[in-house]
Amino acid sequence: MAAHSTTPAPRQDNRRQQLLDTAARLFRQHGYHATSMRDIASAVGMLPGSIYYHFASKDELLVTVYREGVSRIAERLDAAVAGKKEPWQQLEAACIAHLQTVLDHSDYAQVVIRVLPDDAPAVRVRLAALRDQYEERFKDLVAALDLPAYVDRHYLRLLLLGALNWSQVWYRRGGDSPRTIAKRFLQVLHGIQAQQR
Amino acid sequence: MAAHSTTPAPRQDNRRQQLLDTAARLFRQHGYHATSMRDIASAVGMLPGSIYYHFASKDELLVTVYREGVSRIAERLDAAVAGKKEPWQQLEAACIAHLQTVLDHSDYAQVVIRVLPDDAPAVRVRLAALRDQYEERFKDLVAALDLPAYVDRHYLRLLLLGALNWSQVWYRRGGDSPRTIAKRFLQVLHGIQAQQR
DNA sequence: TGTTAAAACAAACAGTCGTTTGTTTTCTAT
DNA sequence: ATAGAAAACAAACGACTGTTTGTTTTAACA
Repeated sequence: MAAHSTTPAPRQDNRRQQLLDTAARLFRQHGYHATSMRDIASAVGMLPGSIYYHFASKDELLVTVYREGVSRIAERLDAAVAGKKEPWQQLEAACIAHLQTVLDHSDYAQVVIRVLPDDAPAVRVRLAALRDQYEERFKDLVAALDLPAYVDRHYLRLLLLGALNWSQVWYRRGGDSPRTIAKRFLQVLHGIQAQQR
Repeated sequence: MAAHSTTPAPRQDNRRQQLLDTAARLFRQHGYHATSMRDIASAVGMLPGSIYYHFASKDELLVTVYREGVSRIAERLDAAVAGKKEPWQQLEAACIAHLQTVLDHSDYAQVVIRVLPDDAPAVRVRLAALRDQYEERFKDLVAALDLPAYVDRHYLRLLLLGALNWSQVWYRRGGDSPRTIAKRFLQVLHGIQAQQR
């Protein structure tokens, strides 16, 4: 028996947050399909049915994780970019922030990259919209670059963002840091371009 | 054939091929987890249990599809590269072949990109080995390039291959062709040489 | 033709899935 | 102290999962 607890206990929805954190971690570790509601429940120490008090469905849980993921990575990116003036430096800061968040810092953000909208057909459109909302930022960053006429900005963005996102497939902790990886990528890009200036 | 041989019936197993084709199509359309043995069975018109005469397990079915996928994409790439002499042109031919195969031509090859080794933990190592076996080719292609010293060949490869593979996420039929996409990517990278032609 | 192996069927196994329902506990506010 | 909401439990629902088993059909060879 515990002593009589005098803590007022704010009765805030704190297990909801715990639930989200755990779902984000499991979704990024094993993917959406390979993570069951029972996995999540037992990881937070509650029964599977209890999750449905906090979230209407597994899909809704994913959407919430996704939204939080986009919010977090966007926040980090905006902060990083705000510190730079020169367009290439802004892009580099963005790439570093993106990779750090997506490879290391945030389970939420990792889910946004790892779990594709098609994995949850019923909420596909909402997930895709959240993704797009984030990727918009790269359009602006690329638009600000001073580039030779023959460089297609559309494909420069797809090239860079594709390489960054795919790095989740081969990245292993202990090798080059996300910052280093981002810098190398931009060196390859900017280096080849810059040699003719 | 088997004229006067006493060996038992050849009985070529043609439904095995049909089974593989169907599995490849469904795996690339919906992913590995979202495709059930019953889906595959009903698509070829047999009962779920009958698949197990041809394949020991769902995982083994995936491995076979994967192996075939690597074989097909490697074949196309080698043929494409063989027709070119200049290193950058070889790389371009390789990227075009890669994208065409992975976006359009082969369900098998698409599975190799779409289904990650982690999706089937029991055969993860074998799937990863098959992938690596293919990606080796890009190491050679990048090694042959004449590049400024500050360009890291390792990251050039990862940049390019990542962008190519990720294109599966955003590619839609009706837009730019795989050939065009590959060319635009390389133009971004190698703008100067591309300009000279 | 009869024999034999290949290849399919038919039916179930044991388990997991997301989810729902009814009840009980836990805490806050009165 | 007690009412009432919040948040959990306990147990099951029906559907679906990969797979196994025993039996039957199909087709090539003697």
